Amino acid sequence: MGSINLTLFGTPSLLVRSSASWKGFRMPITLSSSRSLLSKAQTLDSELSPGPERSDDASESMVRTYARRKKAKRLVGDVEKNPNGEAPPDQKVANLPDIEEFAYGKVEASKTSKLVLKKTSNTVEPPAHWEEVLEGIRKMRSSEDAPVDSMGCEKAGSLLPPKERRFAVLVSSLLSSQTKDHVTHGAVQRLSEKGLLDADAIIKTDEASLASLIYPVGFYTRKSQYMKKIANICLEKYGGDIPRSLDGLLTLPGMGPKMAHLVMNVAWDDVQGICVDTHVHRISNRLGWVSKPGTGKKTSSPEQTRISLEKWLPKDEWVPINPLLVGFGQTVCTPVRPRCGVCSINELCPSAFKEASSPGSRAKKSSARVKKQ
DNA sequence: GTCCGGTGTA
DNA sequence: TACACGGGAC
Repeated sequence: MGSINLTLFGTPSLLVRSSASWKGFRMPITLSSSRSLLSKAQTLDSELSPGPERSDDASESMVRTYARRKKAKRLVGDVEKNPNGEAPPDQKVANLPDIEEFAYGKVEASKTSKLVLKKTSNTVEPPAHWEEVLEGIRKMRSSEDAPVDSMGCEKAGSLLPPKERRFAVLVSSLLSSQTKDHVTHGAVQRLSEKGLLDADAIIKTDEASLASLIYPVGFYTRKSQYMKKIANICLEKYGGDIPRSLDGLLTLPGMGPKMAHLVMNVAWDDVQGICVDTHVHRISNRLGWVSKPGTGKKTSSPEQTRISLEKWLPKDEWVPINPLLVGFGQTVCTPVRPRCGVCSINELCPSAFKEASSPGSRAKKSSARVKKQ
């Protein structure tokens, strides 16, 4: 059986039973060093994979296109014709609506088959003290042990050949949404043992079997359907590999912006944008790092947050920001009852003690009341 | 906005 | 009981 070294998502403690290779892998991942590791990956990426849409200066101004699934299937001929899922040439997308306008509902849904991100970064002044805040979070994270500490993003099938590894990453990303890390890990393990991290094998398996294998990941019925559709598309259009571009990934059912960026980062080592999940979205807003243009109000979707964040956050932080804030969100800056009392940057946080804090420290609660008044 | 969904946690 | 789970489709 495939004793494939599948390391994804799991908390370290849950994965301890997996072999020394896991330990060896995990060690460099914990917090303080995750940053340098990720930076290395990015540097390596720049050197090794000079794709047509690299994030260097030359391509900075390059127009990026987004194909929205569903309409994309019907309208995005360019993506479908191109085996690598490359974006169409600039001139073809020059007149398309800006993705930012789309994110704020300024573009009719009927016109969003493709979207253009005209400007990516450094168009806005960074918020005050952001570096100090980030450093503070790093320090807190190095003493906590968050579930995310295993990876930051999933890393599946690290011992597999590249193409198989990419497919494994894609599948585990799909399964991971709205699902606890260790649950995802178990499901991927079962798939792996059956050789079902492969497009060819998946299309030969019925949905019910897939569903029972991935159970109890969130929305397992839908995901089993998505898996079959994705496997079909990957076989037909990408030779069993996964799409190479954001566009192509977004064409796949079950692949939204969050997972598409994650897969681009992890499977292709290609940072196209910030991977914004619920934690990054929530914390960025609490910190006052993002806002709707003009209004200064909180962003109302992860996509808005991504756009807002990409306008000022330096690119070398685009990858590490995710594992950093996710772990912080799992341990300190939790969705409900955030532990502002133990947060070392609460004096820099405009939202500190503004929500009911965790019943761990009375002092904080009283602080909360004081601040509210 | 609502739905998908079993599971852990407060 | 309620709510979150490193979302996405409709």
